[in-house]
Amino acid sequence: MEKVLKNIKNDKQTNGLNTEKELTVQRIKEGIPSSSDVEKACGILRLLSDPTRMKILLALMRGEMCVYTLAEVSNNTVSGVSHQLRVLRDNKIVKAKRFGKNVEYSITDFHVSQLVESALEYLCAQI
Amino acid sequence: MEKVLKNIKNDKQTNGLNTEKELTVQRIKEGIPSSSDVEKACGILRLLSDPTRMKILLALMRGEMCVYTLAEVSNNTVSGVSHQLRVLRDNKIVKAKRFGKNVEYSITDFHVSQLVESALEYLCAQI
DNA sequence: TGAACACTTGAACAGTTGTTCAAGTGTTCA
DNA sequence: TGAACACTTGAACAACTGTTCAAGTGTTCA
Repeated sequence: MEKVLKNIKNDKQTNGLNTEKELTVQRIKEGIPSSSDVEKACGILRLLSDPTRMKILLALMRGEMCVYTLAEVSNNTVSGVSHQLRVLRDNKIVKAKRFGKNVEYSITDFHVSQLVESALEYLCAQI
Repeated sequence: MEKVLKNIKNDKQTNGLNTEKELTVQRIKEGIPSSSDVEKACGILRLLSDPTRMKILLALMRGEMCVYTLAEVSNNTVSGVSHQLRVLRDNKIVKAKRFGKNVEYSITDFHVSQLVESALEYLCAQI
């Protein structure tokens, strides 16, 4: 990320179309991730930005559990939780495993757990 | 966060209403942050989950800049960027300072920068 | 087999969001 | 003063999101 910023050219471009301002914009653009990377990152953040999903993940960070328990813990209906679990499952953040009548959910993506921790640390810093 | 989980009572409750299952739910509930804290954390994540806002922040992490530049860098209209800057300003994530005709924006909340970094680290780990 | 349990799914709905456009404010400078 | 620049704002819009309800599937066990 920093690397790109180091390659700033100090000599002016000969191309008449490039003003000083346009060059600055060009440099900053090169320093930030591509649109598609930004969109991917934002997609993950959006997944975590729903309180129901966040509570599900916080619960699952304490061990695998079934839908009924997740519904109780997150103060939601079983149906509502099931819908959100599908979103998390589709995005490979949690996985499901059937044990008889029950379906036990668990976290598959531990980077996401880290991100959740970061978000909560942020919150604590805010008092 | 872990502390609460350590206080698990192994003896059964005398209160007839509390089943084993209800106690488990109770324990997990105590281990996760309150609803209002979860909502605050989610609020911050939601702010970061929009690509326009994310690009604005990524640009501002490289130094303060004006609305025109932010619009160019994030491939957006000046109006669109201005709307999103207001959201970020209202949430005290960025601040504005007028210099003559221009308004220079800068980051005020560096915890958010950290969170942005975490999100991008996550992305890199995903390849 | 069928009743009970533990989910999942689809449709419908209300609420929220980001974007666009047009009109507005504030500042500079000739 | 007024033209030009650099934003800001409000209204309108389509698109998306989370929740609810009702109906469905899969599993166990009497």
